[in-house]
Order: sequence, then structure tokens, then C-alpha cells
Amino acid sequence: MENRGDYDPSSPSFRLENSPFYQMAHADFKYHEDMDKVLHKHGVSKPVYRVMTVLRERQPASIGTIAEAALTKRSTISRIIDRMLEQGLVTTEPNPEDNRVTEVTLTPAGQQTLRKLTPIVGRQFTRAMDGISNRDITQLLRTLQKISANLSKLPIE
Amino acid sequence: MENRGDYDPSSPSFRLENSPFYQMAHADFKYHEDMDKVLHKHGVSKPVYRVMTVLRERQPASIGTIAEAALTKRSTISRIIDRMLEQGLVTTEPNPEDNRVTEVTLTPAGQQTLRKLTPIVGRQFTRAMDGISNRDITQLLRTLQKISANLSKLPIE
DNA sequence: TAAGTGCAAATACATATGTTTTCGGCTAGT
DNA sequence: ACTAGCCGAAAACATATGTATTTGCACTTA
Repeated sequence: MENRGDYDPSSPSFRLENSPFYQMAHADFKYHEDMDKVLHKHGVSKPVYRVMTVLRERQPASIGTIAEAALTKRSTISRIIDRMLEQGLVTTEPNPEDNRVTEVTLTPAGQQTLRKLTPIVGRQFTRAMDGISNRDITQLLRTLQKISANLSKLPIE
Repeated sequence: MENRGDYDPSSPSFRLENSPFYQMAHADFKYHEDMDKVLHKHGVSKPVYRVMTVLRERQPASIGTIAEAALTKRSTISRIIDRMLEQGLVTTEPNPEDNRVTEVTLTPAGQQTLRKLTPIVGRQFTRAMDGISNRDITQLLRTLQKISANLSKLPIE
């Protein structure tokens, strides 16, 4: 495994097992697979959890902002927020500067739920990274960030 | 950024931007985002393309095998294969050893389509990996494989 | 200030995926 | 040889997501 061609999907020697993007999907799939089951026991779905993690960082946040950060369409987030409202996890209010935008905030109950979930997610992370050095994690992150940046430039055709 | 805690979702200093799994999702999202548009022009959706890449490696393959490799539910693959049959991309036949299993094979037309798509995907890959050394790609792959392996062990709770 | 344009969110509509159930074939134990 | 149980696939059913359209607000400019 010394030739870049082996990683390139257009190379004849390409194997799915050696594809970075396939392995990303695989790791991501496994990571969420069993975590979802646990989260569901606490009445929280994967997209709901994602929204909560976004809100933990910046609050309040608009529907559009959340959608972008959560890599999901606005209409989808809009409906997810509806459900979260019913569950009492968030509150919404129009932005005073611009009445078109809806600002979303975690309720105390929502924060409480998030705090309860955090250690569970932490264990899953620890499990995933078992036997991997900090150096390697840093390196992984750097490369992933580089890839994301590359793909944020102008598209292929 | 020297403490492992910064990557752990349960750490107070955790930031989404520094989360390996978030960055994986982000990279994967961007990678497929504009590629899907191009594939659609050739009448191929993302799941259809995934199935084709699986079939390129082992042919014929059963519905269940494809589902597992493509990280998708069997019922979903079953329906995707239906569509691909109508498009003439694959043929199916019962496994002579076991009549329950359906073996799927790419038709010449399917192989032709795959060959046409391959260089497009290759360009996207090249674009994604721009400025990243082979060494770093190898390292990335190793780490991802390690993570996948870790997560294939017994689940959290 | 009134009309036009653009944007955020929500809604209606279409589609795709997942979950559950059903059907048929295989296999092992009696 | 028969029956009970398991497994693969497909069908029925429920749900979630995405796409297109609509609504309401804000900014511009004439």
C-alpha cells in the first residue's frame, strides 16, 4: 500500500476497504448505530441530539444557523424544533432585530437532558478511540479539516 | 490543543469543530453533496452508486451482503435493486445452493455506466485530497480502520 | 412611501428509508 | 419423514427527509 492510486476510486487497484471516505462512513455509522439505541431510551433521537449539541455552543441560534451546523435542510430542522418544543426541550422567539428569524434556546429541562446524555456519549467516544494516541487523534482531525476545507471550494463541474 | 479532553464530547472544553466524528460527517457530507448532483445527471443516485461499487468488488452478491457492505437496511437495498433492474443495470437470479437468496450481477450496461462514472468520482477524490500527502492519507486510513474495529466490539451498555 | 426584490421559516407535496409482518425455503432434531 | 425454528427476501405499514411552494417580513430605490 504505497501508491496513492490504491485510495483513489478511479484506480484499478482500488478497494472499498482502503477508501478513506468509505471508512469515514463506516466509522460514523458504527459510532451512531448503538449510541442511537441508548439515546432513544432517553427519548432523544439522533437529529435531536445534534441540535442540542449545536445549541450548547451558541445560544440562541436561528433555524438556519442550526441547519447549517447540523448538515441538514432547514425544513427538517424546522420540524425537529417543533417536536422539541412539544417536549419542552427548547423555546423559540422571533429575533428582535429581524422578525423573520426564529431564535431557539434550550430550556432548563433541555440542558438537564443534555447533561444526562453527555457522559453516555463520552463513553462511546472513549470506546471508539481506545488504543489511539492523542497525537493520532490530532493528526486525524487536521486531515479531516483539510479535506472539508478542500471540498468547500468550487465544485467539480 | 494538547488535552485529549478537547476531543471528547463530554469534556467542558469540547467544541464541535474539534470533534473527529463531526468532522467525518462534515467531510462525508461535502464529498457527496456536489458529487450527487453530477451523478444525477447520469441518472444514478448515491445509493445506486454505492451498490455498484460493492458489486465491482464481488460479483455476484446477495441482497444481504450488499446491504451490509453498503451500510443500509436489507429492505432498502431490495427496493434499490428493483429500480436498477428496471434500468437494466443489474440482473438477479436465485442462488442455486439456496433458493432463498437472490444473487445480483451487473449487466454490461451497468458496467459501462460504472466505467463512465469512475473518472468523475476520481476527480472529486483528487479534489478532496489536494495538498495532502500519501503518508497522511495512509495514516488517516489506519486510524479510521482502528476506530471502526473498536466500534465493532461489544456496545456501550 | 409604495413597489419590487430577497430572505427566513413554514407548509404542502413527493419520495426514500426504516420497522414490522409475511412468505417461502432450508435445517436439525425426533 | 415430519415438524419446529431459523433465515433471506419482499410486502405492508409508519415515519422521516428532501423539494417546491407559500407566507410574511425587511431592505432598497425610485
